[in-house]
Amino acid sequence: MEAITYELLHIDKNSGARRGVIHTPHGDIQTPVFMPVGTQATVKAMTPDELKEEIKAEIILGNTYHLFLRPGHELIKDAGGLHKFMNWDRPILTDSGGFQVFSLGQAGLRKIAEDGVEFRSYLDGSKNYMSPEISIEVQQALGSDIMMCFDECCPYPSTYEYTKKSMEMTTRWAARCKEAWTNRNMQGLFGIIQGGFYKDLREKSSKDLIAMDFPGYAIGGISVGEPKPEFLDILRYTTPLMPENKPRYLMGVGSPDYLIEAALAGIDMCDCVLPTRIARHGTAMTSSGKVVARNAIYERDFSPLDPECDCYTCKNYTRAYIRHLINTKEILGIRLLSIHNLRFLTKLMDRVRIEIEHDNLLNFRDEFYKKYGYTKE
RNA sequence: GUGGAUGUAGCGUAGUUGGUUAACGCGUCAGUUUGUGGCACUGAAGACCGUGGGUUCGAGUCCCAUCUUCCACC
Repeated sequence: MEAITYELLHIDKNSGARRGVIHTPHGDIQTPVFMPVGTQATVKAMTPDELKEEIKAEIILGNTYHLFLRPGHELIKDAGGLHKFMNWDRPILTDSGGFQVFSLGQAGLRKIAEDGVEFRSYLDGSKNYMSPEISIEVQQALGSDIMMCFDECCPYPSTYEYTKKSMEMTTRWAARCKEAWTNRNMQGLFGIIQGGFYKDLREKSSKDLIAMDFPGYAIGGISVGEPKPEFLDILRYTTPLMPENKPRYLMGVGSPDYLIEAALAGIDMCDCVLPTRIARHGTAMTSSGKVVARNAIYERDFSPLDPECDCYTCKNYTRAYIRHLINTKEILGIRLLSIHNLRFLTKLMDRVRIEIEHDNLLNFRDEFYKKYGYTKE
């Protein structure tokens, strides 16, 4: 019995959007879904109760790289697993550390070889090693519901040659991850399609990974700084290559327009640090567009952040107060904006699911863009 | 009263032996942020250098006077 299964409920007749459910050992996830990121065994500034009751998050992320370095996967295993350690009883997806290989590479802190990656710890500069086998060992110790294959995420732009070699190695690493995966009935493992911005490489990556028969598939290596048209091009090309009977996960996407476009293309899951990061930097996403809460125009604005929002922040506080908290660097300001931004996205996805059921997601996208202030594509 | 220090952006400071557009931190204003290495980052506005006079080709910098504030001693 597989730990992770996908149930397709409905396909939007006017787009490729899918309405479905992912079944996991820690409960069901209604899709398409937005997954808040909790890198270090916490969604920054949020309690699990807030994630459940206010934000209504159905699944969150944890990160192999960070938890491996601190506090260590053995410790978390001894604590009874990541769910118990952090007091979260709903599904968890763990990233493999692949993205950290990418971001550490930007800083020149790692060395990639066929066997694995040598990298320097951001904590103390010490040498560490990560490989497909170690990544899976760590993720199994953490006990996430969904594990990700250890991959290499190419920077944008990268040459065809580099991207091809990298993608082929990611495929070989995927086979090794699958080999190292010993508890199929307890945890799922997703393959990550790479290939950068080259369609033939995307096609090859998809084909080879699908042949390995993972319980789900992700698109990696986009949303890494490229212009939106290129993002959409690869998203729309790659998603239809993915199996219909398994979850499709687009990694690292979290702005409202990208989430809607992902759903339209047939994506089921997205994650992103954006809502929590911009919250900490004083910015909110609202139904009428981005609000930089620290801006002077809100100094005496005693209206809610987003009048259409049902979150704790919008029901109880004004823009003027939130601006004050952010400008005085009070912790509560970060908390209130984090609650709002996360709720804004989970509510957006509630709406996306309803629009899919009514075959109306394309129209909704157009309305949303107009109201949010996005120009199309 | 005497002696000594002090005065440079809203605040706190740096400014070599006198030499281009007076620097920095905080604050203010704005922009960025997309599988969180870390720190958020980037930019902008804002100063007749206490005041008046003098020396000099040239003064925040040297000289004189004056005012402010502070310290010490009578």
